[in-house]
Amino acid sequence: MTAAANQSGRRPTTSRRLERAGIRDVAAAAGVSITTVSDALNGKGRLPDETRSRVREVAERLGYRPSAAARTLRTGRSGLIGLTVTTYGEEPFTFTEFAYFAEMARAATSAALGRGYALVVLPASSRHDVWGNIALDGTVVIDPPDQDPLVSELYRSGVPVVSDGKPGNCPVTAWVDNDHEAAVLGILDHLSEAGARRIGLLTGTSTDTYTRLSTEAYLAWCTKVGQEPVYEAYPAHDPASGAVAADRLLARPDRPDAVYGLFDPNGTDLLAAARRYGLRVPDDLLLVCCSESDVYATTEPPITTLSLKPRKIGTTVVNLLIDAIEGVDSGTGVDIARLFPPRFRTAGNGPPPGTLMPTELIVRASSQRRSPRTTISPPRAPGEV
Amino acid sequence: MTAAANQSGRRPTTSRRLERAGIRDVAAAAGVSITTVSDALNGKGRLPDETRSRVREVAERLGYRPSAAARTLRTGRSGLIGLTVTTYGEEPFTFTEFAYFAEMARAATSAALGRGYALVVLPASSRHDVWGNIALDGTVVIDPPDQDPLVSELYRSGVPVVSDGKPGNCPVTAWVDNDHEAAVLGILDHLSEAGARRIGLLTGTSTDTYTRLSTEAYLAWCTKVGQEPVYEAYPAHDPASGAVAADRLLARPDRPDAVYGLFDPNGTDLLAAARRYGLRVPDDLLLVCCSESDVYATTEPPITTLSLKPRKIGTTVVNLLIDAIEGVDSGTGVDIARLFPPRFRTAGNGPPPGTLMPTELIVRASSQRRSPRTTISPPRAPGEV
DNA sequence: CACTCTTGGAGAAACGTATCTCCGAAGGCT
DNA sequence: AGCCTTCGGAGATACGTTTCTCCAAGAGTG
Repeated sequence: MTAAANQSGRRPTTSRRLERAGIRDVAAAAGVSITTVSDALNGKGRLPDETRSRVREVAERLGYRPSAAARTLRTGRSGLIGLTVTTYGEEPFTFTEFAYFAEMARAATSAALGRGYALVVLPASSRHDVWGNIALDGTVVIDPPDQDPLVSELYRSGVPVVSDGKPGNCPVTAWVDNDHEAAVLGILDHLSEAGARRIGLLTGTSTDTYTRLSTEAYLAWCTKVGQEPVYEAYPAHDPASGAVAADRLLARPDRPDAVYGLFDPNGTDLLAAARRYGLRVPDDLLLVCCSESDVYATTEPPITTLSLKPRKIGTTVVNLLIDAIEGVDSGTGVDIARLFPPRFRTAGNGPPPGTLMPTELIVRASSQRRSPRTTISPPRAPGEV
Repeated sequence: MTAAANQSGRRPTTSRRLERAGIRDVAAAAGVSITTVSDALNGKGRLPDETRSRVREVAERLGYRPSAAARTLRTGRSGLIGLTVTTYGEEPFTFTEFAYFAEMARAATSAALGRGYALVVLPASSRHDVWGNIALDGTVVIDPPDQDPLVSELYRSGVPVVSDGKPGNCPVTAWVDNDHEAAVLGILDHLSEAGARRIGLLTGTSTDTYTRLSTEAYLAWCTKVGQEPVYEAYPAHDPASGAVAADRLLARPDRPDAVYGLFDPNGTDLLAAARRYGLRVPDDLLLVCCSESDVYATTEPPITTLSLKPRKIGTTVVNLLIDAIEGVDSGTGVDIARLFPPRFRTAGNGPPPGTLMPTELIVRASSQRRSPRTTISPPRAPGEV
C-alpha cells in the first residue's frame, strides 16, 4: 500500500497525463512494484501464479500496452528485420524481377512473422536518414553489388546481414543463392536433347551475380560442346529494351534454333519476335525463360520456365538471419557457422557460409518437339557435368 | 575540459564497453556537452557554425550513429508506418489482388520513403505480440472488414489509421477508395455501346467493400435498364474456383453476350471458357475485367481492363496518413480534416473524411466490335447516371 | 557604472522498460 | 536455538536520446 502510494507519487510536478497507462500505473493499481509487473507479464522471475494472474488482470483492465520503444531501448532488440533491394531507378523495386521479388518478399514476411519478427522494406537507395533511423535487428539484402556501401555500413554497425545472391566482396553474415550454373547447364542440356543445334542466350548488361554466373555458365558450356556463343545483352532494368534485344537475337544471320532468356519478360518478347519472323514455336524455335509468372502456362504455346523458387529462398534467408540474430549475443565474433545446417554449406574454410538452393525447370510445350506433355523435372545434381 | 572529463567519468564502475560510440563519447571527444552534440547534429539550438561543423566532424570520425530506439523513446516517433492487409489464408497477401497489392505497396513504400518514413508489412492475422511489439506512428489498412478488432485496437492506442477502401464501421482517421459505382456503370455503358444486349457479372462471395459496391452498382444498373441480372459469385481468394465460376457463367441457358469480371484472373479464365464453348471474342462475347496486369495487352485478343490505379491509391493513402501523424500532436482530438484537400472530401458533416480516386478503363479489342484501336477513356464523372 | 540583451552552451530531467542486486521472512535442519 | 535455503518481491540503475531550464560572460545602452 505504502509502496503503491509512493510509486504513484513518483511523478512530481508534472501535470497528470491522461495518456496511455504505463507499467507504473499497473504496478500502483495492483499494489505491487514495477519489477513484479514486468516479471508477471513476461513470465520471468519467481512469482506465485496468483500474483501473476492478478497483475495480468489489472494490466488488461487498464489496457496496458508495453512501449515498444522502451523495450527496444532496454533489450537491444526491436523485432524488426530490414529487407533491402538494390534499385535501378527511383522506384523501390525493379520491374524485371518483379514477380520474383514479390514472391520472395511474401515468403520472407511470412517466415519472419512466424518467428515473431516483422519486415520493413528498405530500398538501398533510400536516404541514409531513413534507414539509419530505424532500429534493425538484422537485414536481408537482395543481390548486393560488390563493395556495397550499405552492407559495409551495416556490418560496421554490428547488424547481421544475410544476402539473397552470392555476394561478391561484401562482409555478409551468410548468404543464400540458387545454383545458377547447374540451372543453366541443365537447361542447355534439356534444349540439346530436344534437338537444338545452336542455342542462343538473352542476357543482361548488369554485373549482378545472377547475370554473371548464368552468362559464364553459358559460355563455358559453349566452349565445352564446341558451339559458337550466340547471345544478346541488354539493360535488364529497362523493360522496353528487352523486346528490342529479343528481336536482334532472332534477326542475326546465325539465328539460333533455341533460346534461353534470363529475365521474366523474355518469354513473351521472344514469342512476339518469333511471330514477326514467321518462326513457329517449338517447331522452328525452342524457348525457355526464367520466370516466376504462371502466365507462361497459358501462352500460345505454353513456355518452359525456370523457377528460382523465391518462396524457398525468402524463407531460408530469413531463417538464417534470425538464427544469426538470436544465436550471437552482440558484437563478439561468435562462431555463427555452427548454427547452419552443414549439409548445404560450401566446403569452405573461410566465411561467409552460403547455402545453395535448387531451382525447378517447369517443362512446357515450347521446349519439346515431340511429346508436349507437361512434366516437372528436377535440376540435375551440382556434381554432374 | 573539466566538463569533458566529468562527462567521460560518468560511467562509473561499469567496465569500459568497446561497443558503438554514444553521444557521450562524441561529446567527450569534442570537448562539449551532450546537449551541444545533439543540437549540432540535429540543426537545433543556437550554435556558431564552427562548433556545429566541429562536432559533426568528430561524430563522423567516431562513426557515431544515434540510437534509433532511444530517439523513438524520447520523441515518441519511430518513423515507421504499418501496412496491414486482411488475409484469407495463412499467407500474408491474397492471390487475387496480388498485382494490385504489389503495385499499391510499391507506391506506398516510395511515398513513405520520400517523406522520411519506412513501411513495415503486417498482415492483420499476425500474432498480436508481433505488431504489438512495434512502435508504429500510424497504419495503413487495406480493406478493413466491419468492426475490425485490429483497427479498433489501433484506434484505442491513439495510432492514426488510414484505410484503403471505404470502411464499414471502423473508426479510421481517413480513407481512400475508388469510385467503384461510377467505374462499374462506366463499364456497363461501354459494353452497351459496343452492342451488348445481356451483360453478365463475375463477382465474389466475400463482403468486402469492393465486391459489395460493385455488385450493387451492377444490380442497380440492371434494374434501371430493365435487364435481368446474370451473375456468378465465387470465393475470390480461391484461385481455382474462379475458372469454374467462369465456366458456369457461360454455360447458363441465359448466357450473356458480354461479361465483366471483378477480379484479376477472370480475364484469362473467361477467355479459356469462351474457347471451350466455341465463342469468339469479341464477336460472340465482349469481355472486360478488373486487373492491374499488363498481360492482358498481349492476350489473344487483348482484353479491356479496368485499372484501380493502385499507385495513386498507395501514394495518397500514405500521404494522408503522414499528414495526420505530423499534423496532430497526440491523443487530443484535433481537427484533422483541415489538413486534407477539401476538393476530394465527401460533403459530410460526420467523420471520417474520405477521398475518391478515379479509375481508368483501358479499352482493348475484347470489348469492341468495330474499330479495334486501343484508346484510353476516362471514367465518367460521379455526377452522371 | 549599473543595467539589460544576446550569445553559447551546460545540467538535469524525462521517455518506459528490463534486470541486477539485495532483503526480509518463513520454513527446514542439526 | 542458531544456521541455511527458498520464496516473494522491492529498489535502483541503465538503455541513449531530446529538450527544458538556466547560467555565465560579453556587448550594448542610459
